[in-house]
Amino acid sequence: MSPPSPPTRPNLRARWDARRADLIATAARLFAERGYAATSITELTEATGLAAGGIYHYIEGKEDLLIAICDELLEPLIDQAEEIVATDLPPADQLRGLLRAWVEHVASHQNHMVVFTQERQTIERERRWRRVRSRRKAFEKILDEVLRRARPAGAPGDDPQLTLLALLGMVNYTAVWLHPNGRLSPGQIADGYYDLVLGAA
Amino acid sequence: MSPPSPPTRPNLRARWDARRADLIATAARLFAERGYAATSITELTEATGLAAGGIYHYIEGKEDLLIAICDELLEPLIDQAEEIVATDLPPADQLRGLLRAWVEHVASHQNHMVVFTQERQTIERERRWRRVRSRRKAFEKILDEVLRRARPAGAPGDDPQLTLLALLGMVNYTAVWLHPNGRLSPGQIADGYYDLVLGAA
DNA sequence: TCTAATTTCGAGCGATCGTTCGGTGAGATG
DNA sequence: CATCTCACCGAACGATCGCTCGAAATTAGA
Repeated sequence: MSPPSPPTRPNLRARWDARRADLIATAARLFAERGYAATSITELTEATGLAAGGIYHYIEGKEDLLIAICDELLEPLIDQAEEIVATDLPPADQLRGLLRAWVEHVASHQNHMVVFTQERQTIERERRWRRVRSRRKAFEKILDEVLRRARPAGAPGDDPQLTLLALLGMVNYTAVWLHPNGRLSPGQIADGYYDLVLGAA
Repeated sequence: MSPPSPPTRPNLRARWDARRADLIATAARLFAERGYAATSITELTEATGLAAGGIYHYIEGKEDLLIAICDELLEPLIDQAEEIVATDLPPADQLRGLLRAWVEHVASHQNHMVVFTQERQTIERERRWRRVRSRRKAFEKILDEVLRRARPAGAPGDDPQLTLLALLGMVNYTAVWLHPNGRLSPGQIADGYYDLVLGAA
């Protein structure tokens, strides 16, 4: 499942890494447009200029692409989230910062995000996806804790768990409708969500 | 794309309709679990007990199943929504009623809903999906209008368009995490969403 | 019971899938 | 120049895909 035979010489290794990253980015775009299962290797050859054999110079199988897309999405997001919660900002400011970083990450990894939500059944079902699942869970845990600390404790009728799920739904869905040069910037969208979940209308 | 040769005699027609509905329900379950493109006709034969040829007695092609799932999801939902907005209830009550009906519909058509959101790229791309797209749009229009009427006009920093998108995101996502006998009933979930979008914390 | 309509079967079709592998040429190393 | 690594090609493989079709089984109505 891991990349086959990266070259040993260091400057060739750098070029190899870059080309693999290009391949993954192209795959993310095609998977987002057509779906993972509905995108054939042949379509990938057309979009990359590589022949079939050339693609398998960088991956061991089609599924590698999906795993790499998830990793590229989740790892930097979790890193950012951990940085934010490690500050000594007041919880509400942490939540605002986390939301902004998150929505901006969705905007800068829009294809990745569409694929990640679209292929949830693939990720959810099988053994070899355990790591991806646990990384997603890690992010949701951070979000959950920040959210609980930031919200006024015990407001009547208020349900932190439901609010978390609502927040996950609205931010994930953002990748579906967001236009790169739309009316609202990612930061403004994040602030809009912040207002919704903190009930400050 | 429409069903081939429904029988002419009326009581046979009823049985034919029922079996077709069973087939569609099974397809919805499998598609929700594995994805549309990743589910084979062979898997459908195993789940239904019908042989390959038998399945094609009720549909013209695999895509018929997906179309039927979308129709079964959207048509009764739009009907309910139109009924609610035709009442002379105050806008806020219309919104609450619409949210409850919607979330309850998501709960009673969970597989349909998962498939509908999961296969968005399929629905979005090609010509023959125009009707489904326009029906989704019709529902979103109703929701948009109710939402605008129900919310206090011109609240500062408030964005009805973003609120609509946030609402679509959270309700669609509900189908992903909802457990049939979970802590919250569909009605409670709907009321939670209502509180979020009306900013009454 | 006879007949015709209906329902189902399942082998098999052509197409396409993901993947493999022997070969080629470029470029660096000695 | 000889040698080796690396990047890539593209024909071909077995598997599986959605789907067809002639025949058999079942059923309804006369």
